[in-house]
Amino acid sequence: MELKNPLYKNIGIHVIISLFTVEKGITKVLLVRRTNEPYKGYWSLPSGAMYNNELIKDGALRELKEKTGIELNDLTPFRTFDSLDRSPLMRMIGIGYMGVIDSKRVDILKNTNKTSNADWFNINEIPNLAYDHNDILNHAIEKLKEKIVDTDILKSFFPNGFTLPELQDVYESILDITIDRRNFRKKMLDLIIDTGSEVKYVGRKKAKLYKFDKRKKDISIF
Amino acid sequence: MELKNPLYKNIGIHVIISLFTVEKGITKVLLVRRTNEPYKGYWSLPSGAMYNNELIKDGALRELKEKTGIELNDLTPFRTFDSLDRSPLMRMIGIGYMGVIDSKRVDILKNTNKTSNADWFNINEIPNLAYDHNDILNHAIEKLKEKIVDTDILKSFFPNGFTLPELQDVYESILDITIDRRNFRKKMLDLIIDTGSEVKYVGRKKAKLYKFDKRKKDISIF
DNA sequence: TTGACAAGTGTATAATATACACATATAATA
DNA sequence: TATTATATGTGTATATTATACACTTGTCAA
Repeated sequence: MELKNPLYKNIGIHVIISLFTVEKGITKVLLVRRTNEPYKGYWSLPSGAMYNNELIKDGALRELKEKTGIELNDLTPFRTFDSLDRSPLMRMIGIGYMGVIDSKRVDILKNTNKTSNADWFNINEIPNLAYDHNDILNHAIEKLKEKIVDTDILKSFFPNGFTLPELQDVYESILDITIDRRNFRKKMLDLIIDTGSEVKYVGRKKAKLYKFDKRKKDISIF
Repeated sequence: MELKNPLYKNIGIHVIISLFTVEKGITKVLLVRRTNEPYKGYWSLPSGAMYNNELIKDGALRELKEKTGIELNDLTPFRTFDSLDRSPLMRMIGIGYMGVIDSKRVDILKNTNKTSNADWFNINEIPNLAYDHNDILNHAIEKLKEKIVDTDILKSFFPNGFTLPELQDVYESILDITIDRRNFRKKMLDLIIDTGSEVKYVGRKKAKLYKFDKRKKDISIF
């Protein structure tokens, strides 16, 4: 990777996906193990070349499915990575996508597939990744903290609704802060709707199940 | 432009620049007139193909200079435009950049050049532009309103400092609101430094000249 | 039955944002 | 030279929003 400003003839576009989840108060990101050179054996963010005839976002969703087995409806673009030394063979423009899901609601390709092998990693315990993926992930984590305060990116985390303690756990983990329960509820109650049902989350007592109020858009909290 | 999902063999990347200014309380954007087909004679945002061996931002700065004569140090990427029907010949990925400058401090190529011809347009009086540039410009205007509330994008507007009435005019024009003078100053005084000198702006009375406090970063107002 | 634990709730205080009016400096005009 | 017009500059009272803080309730497990 020592190449400096080579005279690239061709250009390629690929997508890199940072998919986050929160489990037991720990924010995690989905990584896949590379089975081919270069960086064979290294973990990396799920990524791959975009086809010329697909939307970039569709390419990201397709690559995520191919590499990890996870099928989503949406991902959020957050930044383009275009330094000249990203790949030695050709000029590679990387489009970074991010998303947040509830890991309990998806199955990942974990030790089931020769060509792919995915797992969730604590964002504070990330190994050396292939290419410039550590850098990309750091940018994604920063962006996640920004995006989390407008509710849209969390919609896919709770497709079936959520309890307030559950939602608070996600906020506290991603933002790495603690929030007073009463104040958190006060803010959130403007943005969510009581579904009328109750579920058990962690404790012995049932918690009310809420969903996001679709009429409220881009309302920032904190 | 009726082509739907053609099987593109090649892919191209180009940059599209939305450069804004404020003159006498009117927010304006820089457009260039096309001298070649397609869309010959139409106005468009300054744009052009990225070279394979340059950073995308450098391509944007280069194209801006070539098409309008304006030489800047920085532009801000705000969105990628990738729909399949953007150009009939090949798959074109457009990277949208934006910036804000003080039009009094630059000269543009106005009726001086056969291949280029630039002018400032009131953002409320934009003609039919070439390609999907009306759509791109609308996204840029929305983004401008978001970006303006963190001070960074305005830095290049006032390289030599500014008076508070001058700064307020820019905010009011871009956000399309009116702001109480005393409250505006109260907020701003946390972010700016008195230079000690005074200049005349509009009125008969001199106004204090300020500059942005470089130590304050990403502080949002409003 | 009772102990442990998480869910649920209200109020007082601090911080921030908003609404609002007059004095001052200067150039143009009478 | 005095007067007028106009833009700059400033403080305070009120409303809104954010923060700090403690006890009760429901349910499972011992």
